[in-house]
Amino acid sequence: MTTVKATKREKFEARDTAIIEAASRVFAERGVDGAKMIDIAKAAGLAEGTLYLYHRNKQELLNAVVGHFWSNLTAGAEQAIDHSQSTFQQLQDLASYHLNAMLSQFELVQMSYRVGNTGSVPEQDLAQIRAYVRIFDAVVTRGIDRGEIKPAIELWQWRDIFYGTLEFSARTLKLRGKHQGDDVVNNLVALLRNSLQMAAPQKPENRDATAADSTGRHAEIMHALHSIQKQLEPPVQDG
Amino acid sequence: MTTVKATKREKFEARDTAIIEAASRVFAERGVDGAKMIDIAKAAGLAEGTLYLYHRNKQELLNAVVGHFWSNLTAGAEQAIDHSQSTFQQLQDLASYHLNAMLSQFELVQMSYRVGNTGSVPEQDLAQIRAYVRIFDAVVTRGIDRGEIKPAIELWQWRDIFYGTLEFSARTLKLRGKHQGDDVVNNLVALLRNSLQMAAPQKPENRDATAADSTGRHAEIMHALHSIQKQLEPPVQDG
DNA sequence: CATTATTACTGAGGATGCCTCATTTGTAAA
DNA sequence: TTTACAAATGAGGCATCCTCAGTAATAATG
Repeated sequence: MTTVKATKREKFEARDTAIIEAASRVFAERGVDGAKMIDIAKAAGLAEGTLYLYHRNKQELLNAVVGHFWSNLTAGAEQAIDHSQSTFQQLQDLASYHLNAMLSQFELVQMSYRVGNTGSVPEQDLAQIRAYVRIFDAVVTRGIDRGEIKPAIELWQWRDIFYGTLEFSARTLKLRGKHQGDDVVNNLVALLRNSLQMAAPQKPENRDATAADSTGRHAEIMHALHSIQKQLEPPVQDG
Repeated sequence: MTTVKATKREKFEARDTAIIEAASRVFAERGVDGAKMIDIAKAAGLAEGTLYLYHRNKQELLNAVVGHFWSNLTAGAEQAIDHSQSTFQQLQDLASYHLNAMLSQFELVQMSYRVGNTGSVPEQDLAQIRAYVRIFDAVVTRGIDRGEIKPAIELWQWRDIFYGTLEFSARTLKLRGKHQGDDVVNNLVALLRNSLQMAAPQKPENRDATAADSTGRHAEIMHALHSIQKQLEPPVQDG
């Protein structure tokens, strides 16, 4: 009986995935408004009414499509970065991955701007996007712990610079018919390096030296402060 | 007769403006999908059918609303910056103006993502947005001419960093219920300054000095190059 | 295997909202 | 006043979302 129920649940989720993937295709092809529910149903090999057993209405189906997209993106991003690399190399890889994803799945990205249109609470719709940007947070936080990065300004501001720049750049590249943006990635990382890279001490063991130097002292204090602040981090934001 | 025609045209345009402003309010209040054409008509004091004498359909009405918004924004931005100030002060003022506008008219900004949905040619719909971002271009270009800014990487990349960061920051601030973002503006301008500010020569008259210094020489060459490139500038991009 | 209970699916039809167009109203010229 | 023309109206056509009574498929039970 339990196995039967498990199989049923599996079947249900498999169908749901099929629906979401069909919907993704139709939405991307015809646009959200141009996509008819009956088209999506046909694409998934179902009757129109069946869709409504899986998603209350068109908006919620769209939300599911977008959530699925960001969820996949998160999985890819986690694979794209190698923790053993330097922090800035990780940022470079993440930026490159993100920009390429934005470019190759531009239609899906645009749909993201239509989740939670109704002013209602789209909390769980944003959850996937939050999980995604948290990867950036993790890289930077690790970089601070390692002493490779100055904890200068607040994390969310770096996040907005990072993803804001990449998304606008993706739009520009798309508009100009380019499918590659290495320049953008390199420039962005150089920019971050200019303002974020820890100046002198790459390793923490020389903190017992004659650290009377004011800027070094300041960095140390900020670093220690950060370690404390980490424990009461505020919630994350969307992309 | 000509005066009569002029009056008619005026009346027509006044009505059109009234329609667009009514539509702006209703769209902002209920969302694009939630706004019914009959609501907009009532808000403008007209019958539903009359709307269609001014705008072919709902999508084009939305396009007009968004165009009107960016057009107003452009007028405000031009007043917000003072050409006699330093380039970075102008950028600071522009950033501050832009962020505040994004925050106070967030709903309108979100609607911008829905112009030209149908894959057709939204050329004249994007014209207003292009006119707006051109203000940034003008500030930076003037800064290069004045020798205050290094023409390091391409202009459009700075533009995407600038507006991308501000828009994502606006979203974060909105999400957290903050209505003010001086920190964001200051940090962004500091970031730009780090990478854009011309190092040594603030004034051009010492270019006849012993300018054998390699970085200074390079900046000079790039500067001259830019003056030439300006004449065959590529088209601009949206926001 | 036959019967019943439960769950999954279907598609015709209701409801809603965009848009058209025959008609009415307003305005300027003759 | 009459005529010509432009502007505005709103009932109704039409497309699409969504519901729900009915049907099929599957599992539980005798």
